[in-house]
Amino acid sequence: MAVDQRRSPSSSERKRDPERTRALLLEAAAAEFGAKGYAATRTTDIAARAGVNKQLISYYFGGKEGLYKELATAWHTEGTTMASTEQPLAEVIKAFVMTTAHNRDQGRLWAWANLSGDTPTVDAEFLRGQVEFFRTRQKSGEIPADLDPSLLLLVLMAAAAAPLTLEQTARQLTGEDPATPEFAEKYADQLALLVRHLSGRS
Amino acid sequence: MAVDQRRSPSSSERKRDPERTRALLLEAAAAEFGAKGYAATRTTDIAARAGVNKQLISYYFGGKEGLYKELATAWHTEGTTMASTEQPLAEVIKAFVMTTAHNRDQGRLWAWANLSGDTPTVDAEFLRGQVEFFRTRQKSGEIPADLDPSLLLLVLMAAAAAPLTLEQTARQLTGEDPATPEFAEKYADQLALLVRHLSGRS
DNA sequence: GACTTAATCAACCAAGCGGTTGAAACTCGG
DNA sequence: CCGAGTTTCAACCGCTTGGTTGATTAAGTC
Repeated sequence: MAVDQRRSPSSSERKRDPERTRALLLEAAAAEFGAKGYAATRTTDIAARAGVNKQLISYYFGGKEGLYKELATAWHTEGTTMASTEQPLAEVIKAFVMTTAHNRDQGRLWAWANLSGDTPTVDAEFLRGQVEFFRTRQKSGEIPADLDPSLLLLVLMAAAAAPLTLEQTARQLTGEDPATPEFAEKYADQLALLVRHLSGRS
Repeated sequence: MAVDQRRSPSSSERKRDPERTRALLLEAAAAEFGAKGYAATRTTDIAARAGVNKQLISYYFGGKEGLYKELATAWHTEGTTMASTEQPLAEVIKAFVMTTAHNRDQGRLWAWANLSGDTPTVDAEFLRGQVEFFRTRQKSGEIPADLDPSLLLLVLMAAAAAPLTLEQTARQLTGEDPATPEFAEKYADQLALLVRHLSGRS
């Protein structure tokens, strides 16, 4: 998996560059799939956005579906950073919201996948870990004892992703654009505040 | 809107029946669109599920898109029942969750529409009313003063719809099937509990 | 019971789709 | 600087799609 460090001629300005092409396609595909969902996305659009010939999708990923799967399973690695057990829960949630706010494409992809129910969407191991994490918090009194940790986690994930999954409704509701960093910041703060309210008064 | 009560021969077993055909198509379309989303849905599948010729989609709704729009805008009327200002907030939320749990097709349709961002998804008037409703609750102390009513509403809507929008993740998280009535019941209770925790101790 | 109108259907069609093909263009070891 | 192998591309292809067409059948009218 190490970066194929061959003696590339000034690495940046070559005509042929598999690594770069792959990366361009993946990036473009994330944007397109994220925006329209799998079914509505046209391979032509992906190629155009990547500035690359459409055939290369087949060449590198074995077709549209292969490209999609590569992206759908890539989500796992990202999120794992969330499990930092040190900070207070409110901060963790806030960080989580900000993460989804940055990788919007990935996040939307995850939302599409969840709806269409084709892929596992998230690594099961990761989720198990997070639930365990919540259970610990609960024991230490940071989370009310009468809430089911896994359901609470579900609620918080849904809430964190709301500016993505319910973008339309969010816009109607607030009158602002849920895609801006300012909105993300404000929203993250509010969610943190809400979580703090859960753990008895702040 | 009254049921066109013409002297129909035993109303149920006739060969030609526009009203019934329309209704069959709408129902089938809601199921198909809800399950796969607009782009992935085939008009053939809708017709087949309705037990009707595919051409009738064009005949009655002017095509696939017309059928979709008819459904996408129909969501408004349903939800309006939520605004009953009498019961405690926790109960209102619970009722809302149960509503989405029943009309799963409609709910999923709403989720798809939100993601793809093509339709307004919900009547703006309705949303405004709900926010106002929350603001009132806040004044009466039922909701912490430092939470923005519209954002809190967004959070709760996202949470309520989580078993639909994050069905996949919900399944991984709990090990149960989020589509069952039992799950809905349990989940609704948990959300109500959570809301109660927000309004100071229960 | 003939006639008009509305409802339904099977067959057909053009457009758009993802994928394949075969050759050109680049890279690089020798 | 040459030849083998990799990477890229334009053109093409078969299939699926949503929609249309024109005929057929049921319902309502007088």
